[in-house]
Amino acid sequence: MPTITLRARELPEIRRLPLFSEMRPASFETLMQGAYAQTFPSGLELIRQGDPADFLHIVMEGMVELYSRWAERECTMAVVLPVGSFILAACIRDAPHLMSARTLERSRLILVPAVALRAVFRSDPEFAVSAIGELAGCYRAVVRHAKGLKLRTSRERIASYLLRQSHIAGDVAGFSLPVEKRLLASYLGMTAENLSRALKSLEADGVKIDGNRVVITDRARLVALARPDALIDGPDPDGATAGVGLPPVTVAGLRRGA
Amino acid sequence: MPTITLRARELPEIRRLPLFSEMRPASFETLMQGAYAQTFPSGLELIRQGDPADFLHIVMEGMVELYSRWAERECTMAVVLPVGSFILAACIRDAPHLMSARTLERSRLILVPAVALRAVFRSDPEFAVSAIGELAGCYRAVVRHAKGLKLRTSRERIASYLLRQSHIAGDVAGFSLPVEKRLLASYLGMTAENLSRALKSLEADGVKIDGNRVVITDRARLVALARPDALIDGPDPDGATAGVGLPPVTVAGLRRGA
DNA sequence: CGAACCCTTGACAGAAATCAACTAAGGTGG
DNA sequence: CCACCTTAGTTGATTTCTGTCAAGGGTTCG
Repeated sequence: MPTITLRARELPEIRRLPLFSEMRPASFETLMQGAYAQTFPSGLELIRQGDPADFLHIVMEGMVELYSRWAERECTMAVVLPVGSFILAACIRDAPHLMSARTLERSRLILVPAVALRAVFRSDPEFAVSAIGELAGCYRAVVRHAKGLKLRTSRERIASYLLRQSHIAGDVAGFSLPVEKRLLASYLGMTAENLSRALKSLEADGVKIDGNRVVITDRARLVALARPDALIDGPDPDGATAGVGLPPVTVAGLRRGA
Repeated sequence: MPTITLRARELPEIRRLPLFSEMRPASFETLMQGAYAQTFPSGLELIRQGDPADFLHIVMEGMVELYSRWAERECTMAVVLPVGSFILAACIRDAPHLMSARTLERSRLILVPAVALRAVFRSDPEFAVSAIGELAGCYRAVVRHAKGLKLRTSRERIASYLLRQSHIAGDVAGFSLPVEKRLLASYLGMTAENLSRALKSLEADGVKIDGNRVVITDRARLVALARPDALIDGPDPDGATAGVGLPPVTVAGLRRGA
């Protein structure tokens, strides 16, 4: 059963998002009064590319994939995890969505009307500033992604991704892939077969994969291959659509959307 | 000799940029008082990736390439033509540049201090709104670029690019490439050799290339190959860094940065 | 006039997509 | 509970694409 009303305990969580944390209480009220929440089953198409942008989406639980389609081909652009927002840019521009969105699992979303959004950032300068910051972060995230695609080979992209996931998990050697491999392959710009083979070949470069489990056996070797770079891989999580399967991180006691 | 003062006739031109056209006169004054202009020779590195963002750059004359470097590899991310601005996102975030910038020819730029920028969009909501819109446009432009890289083959990207250039030039059959081929190759995500061969092979698909000159001999055939898509190729020029070599266009009497 | 540099072409090696088959796991319905 | 079906993942064989290296022609610029 879809829940239409926001839960009381969800409001503070939303409020803590960088996008909303600095705005005036009254503005926040306005936004949230027009908003509603809903739980969607897995695999549901939330947004179809080309459609007009009516609502800013906030992921409270679950996982949402942003993807694009062209000429019977499809690719994953990003994955949004709790608590993160998406399609801010289309809402602001009042333009058609460039990407589609679908739930990867049962997900609870909050939908904020785009008209309210546009009204509020005219009346609340602090919110406007936050929106700019958020958007700038999203922009930088996509630039990083494009840089990775153009400057790195497949194996280098995989190695970088694994190192980054390891870092996010707390610089541990072992962790689990947060998404299906086929999705990861698409995000990294290659076919599933290619990823499968590349992962196996990477065992010679310091990482062992067993199903979903990843163990970095020789970090120095993997780093030598990936050559991680702050201007491509982070470190700052630049906005909500920064990557695939970045789980919520606790930085200095502050819970950040991935 | 570099000119430090802004020319009187340049101010209205800047003012007409979408980023500045809606702001309060006083705010515009403030920004422009802190700004200065300078003419740079060709091939000069204006910005090095990783450096802090101190100035918003506006191209008044000439041509500026945004590019990235990693592991002795380099790629073109965009080309900015008059009148367009760049690195707004880094200025706003007060973050290190993700891209470098260099002049492709003798260019006249106007530099607006980032601190002034950040101050003004706190005090002038209309400017904040414009900045959000501009940034949203830049974001969408990079998303389009990434989509092209991930969804299209090299030949499809080239064909799309040629069709888009033709459209910008007024849907003419013949036009000239606005940039060097090696740069175009890098922008489109391939080597110069690859582009050279692909261009030749495209003669079977309705386009003839002779040096810098391009003639579309069979548009229907080229369209069939490129399958242009509004959600990748435009039509709206989403921000200043929308592509490579998009010349200033006159749309409904309004001069737009490419 | 020489020195870069751009562009092209050829030959080759490496990388990646494609097609196909097979396994394993998960979910559905009888 | 089991048979069945779907789907993710892997692997192999093959083809296509792409990058790399090398060389040569043409142009520009100092």
